[in-house]
Amino acid sequence: MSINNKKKQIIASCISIDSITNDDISDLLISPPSQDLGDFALPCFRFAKILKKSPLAIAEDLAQSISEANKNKFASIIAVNGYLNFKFNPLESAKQILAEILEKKSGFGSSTIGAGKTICIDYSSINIAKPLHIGHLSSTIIGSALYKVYKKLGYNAVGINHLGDWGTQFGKLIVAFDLWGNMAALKKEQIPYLSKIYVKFHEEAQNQPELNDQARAAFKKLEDGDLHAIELYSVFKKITLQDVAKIYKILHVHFDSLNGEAFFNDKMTPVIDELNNLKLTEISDDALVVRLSDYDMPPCILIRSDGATLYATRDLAAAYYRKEKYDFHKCLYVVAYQQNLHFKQIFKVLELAGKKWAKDMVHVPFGMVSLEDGAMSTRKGNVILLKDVIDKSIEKSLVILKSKSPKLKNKRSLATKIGVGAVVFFALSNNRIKDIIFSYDKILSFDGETAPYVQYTNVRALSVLKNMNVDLNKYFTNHLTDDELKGLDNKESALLVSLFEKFPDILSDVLDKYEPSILTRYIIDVAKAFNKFYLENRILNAPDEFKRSRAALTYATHIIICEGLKLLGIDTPEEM
RNA sequence: GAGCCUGUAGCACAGUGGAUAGGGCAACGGCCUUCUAAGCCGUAGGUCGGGGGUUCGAAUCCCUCCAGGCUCGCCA
Repeated sequence: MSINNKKKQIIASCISIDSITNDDISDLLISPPSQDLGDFALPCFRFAKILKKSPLAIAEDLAQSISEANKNKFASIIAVNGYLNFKFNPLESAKQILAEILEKKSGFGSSTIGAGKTICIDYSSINIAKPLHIGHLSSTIIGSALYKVYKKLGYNAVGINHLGDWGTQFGKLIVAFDLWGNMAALKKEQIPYLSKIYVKFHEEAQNQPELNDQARAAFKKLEDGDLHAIELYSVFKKITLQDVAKIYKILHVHFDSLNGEAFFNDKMTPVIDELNNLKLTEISDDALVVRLSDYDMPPCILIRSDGATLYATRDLAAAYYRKEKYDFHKCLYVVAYQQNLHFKQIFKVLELAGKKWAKDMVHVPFGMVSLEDGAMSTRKGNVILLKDVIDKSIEKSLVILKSKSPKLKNKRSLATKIGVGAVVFFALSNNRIKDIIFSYDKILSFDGETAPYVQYTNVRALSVLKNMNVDLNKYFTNHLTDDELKGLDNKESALLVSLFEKFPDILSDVLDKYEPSILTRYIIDVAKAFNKFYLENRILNAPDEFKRSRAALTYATHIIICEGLKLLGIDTPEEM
């Protein structure tokens, strides 16, 4: 149980009100608007009816009713305006949490709560032969952050990049490559080369409609196992994966499975047969559909009137396969909200097919990225490539680094950590459902609530620790004494300590809500609190007996910032 | 037309039943002979889209209207 929950239970055990359980009390506890008021508050308004007393009197009476032994567990218990405010001894809290963090280090916040449970997460899910653009960022980064937090809490996370690696576009690419392609150029230029011949195909097809027939024929050949077609297709796929791997690496994004549409191509028939046998399907306008009008949804189309399968068919097959292979506890789809209906439909079909695990399927939607002049469109050529954004961010970091810290070595490596961090942090800052209007000004902002701010805070902390000239592993082996802890007898330290205590709760909150931005914002709060502490309290030249406690607080800040950023896929430079 | 989502300061956002609605950017004014100023402090900026309701208490829940976005059987 987290420290916060333990503290709530301690409070609940001190309060007794007729017909109200300890758990109820614990659930009613809130955080006061200011830490000065206390750590937890019990609003007494709703007891007024049962107890037939005013909330003010109830709070006063409850405060009186607490036994001396129980009162000693707190620094103060004060009734104010109908609230009963509890404050724990801040130095005692500091002692415990610092001991835990310094012992566990990056393992602080880890748990085994997810042991034995597998979570499939479908994210990024790119199309072969197309470059990563800014619109791919959300799915990739949100999915990756959830993946890492699940692992931190002991789950067996399975990262799945459901590749868009099948379809008539490969017929077009094969025809285009046979007509105008050059293998050496393809291997050199990679995805941009594929984009180029793909665009050329569309241009030429305007005047030569027969190209489209050729493309269809080429795709048919691919499906039928034609060696030449398969060879080209394999090269296209390999080159795309090699190209995007560079970006995934720099973003610290990992996948355990790359099974995409091609993989599920031969796994749809049994699913369709099963749905047919269950009498869930019917023929409508020559298409095979599952009618969902009882659930106020349009039908889920499984087979088109021309005999081809669809996205939904493949997703159903993929769901069956994932349950069979991984026996998941949950299966997440980090996919834009445009597909809300699609997922509602396939989850409903699974439910109708009697799959109890249909309830474990979760669509994690996020907002769309558009440009200031409207939606992105590959055809119009107004796409922002992810690589370009990252490169620009790194370059900007390098310029700032050169001007602010000209003496540093390895500037390129440091700038990469800062620049990439800025982009990722930006993408994880807001609630995922919010739409984003892309702007270089905003994504390349390095002041205020940004990755560079947090990274800089960590660098400050690290610098202090370095200047201590001690072996940190040995320096903190003995527990802090009460006299040493007095170095933390100030508002700034108390705020940091209370934030540290929340870290485990923040991680479970991220998973409960599938919302990495909760962690992003938390890290900002920690950085802000440390900067205030750092400004108001000397560490290196503090009175001797205060040094070790303040250094411990600094070290703990460093540990939590590093671990928090790592879970978001962001590096922490040692200097900047 | 229907369904879902969003609407909080000039801008982009946090807060989703509790105390005086919070941070950031932009603006203005301060703080570097002391641990990294990518920092810190202060000032200014609000009909929480409008209206009605529920509640001791509503930005938060319900109803309704307005604005914007997404989706609505053979794309993914």
